[in-house]
Amino acid sequence: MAKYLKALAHPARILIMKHLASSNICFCGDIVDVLPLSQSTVSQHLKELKNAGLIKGEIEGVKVCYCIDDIQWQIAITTIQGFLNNTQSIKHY
Amino acid sequence: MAKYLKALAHPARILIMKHLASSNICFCGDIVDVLPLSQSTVSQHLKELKNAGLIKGEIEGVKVCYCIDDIQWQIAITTIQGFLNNTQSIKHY
DNA sequence: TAAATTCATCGTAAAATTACGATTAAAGAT
DNA sequence: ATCTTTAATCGTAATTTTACGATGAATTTA
Repeated sequence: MAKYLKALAHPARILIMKHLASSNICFCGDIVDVLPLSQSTVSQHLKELKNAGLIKGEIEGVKVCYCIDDIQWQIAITTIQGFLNNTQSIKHY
Repeated sequence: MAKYLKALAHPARILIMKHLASSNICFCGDIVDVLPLSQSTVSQHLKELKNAGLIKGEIEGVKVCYCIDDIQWQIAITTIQGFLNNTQSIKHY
């Protein structure tokens, strides 16, 4: 729970997740181009998302293709939504 | 967005939100009793949640009664859920 | 084989986070 | 008026986070 939220609690990492969700092409370099951060910093953020289990990277020649780990991400979404639903005053049945 | 997630990205603060959501009595001291942290540390976490706008505290005599800021919390929930829905591969219509 | 490309890792610095005890301020009780 | 209770704030230490440039490893290209 906190692990997932922590992984998402940074603007750069939110943008990475959005970018991976919206684009099929997901090479590391593409993400670097999108973010106003250095290559090494982006690589660090990708590593944190990977450590949280939210994304996975696959080596493809000289490049690395990143994508959302759909199964894990679905678990994270369910976990977070469960928390949100349990704490909101307006109950949706 | 990141502001909300950051505020929630700590086990203690998640517990505080859960506790505030489930109990009507919400004095600061009660929260201190529930968490395995010192009074000053809990006070700091409460401050962060308040800075993020998620909770509000009202002085009641010598005690302070905390509760979730329902309007702000609903906005946060909607924002987070919007993000989650937009990034999940399984779309729910 | 040599050069270039891509990206992870290393080393490091600055800033933020987390935690605690001590102190302080405000209100209530004696 | 003094003491007690409650909770915020202060000061501080340890850790973590964030960011960068430099370096290194792996693969592709020339």
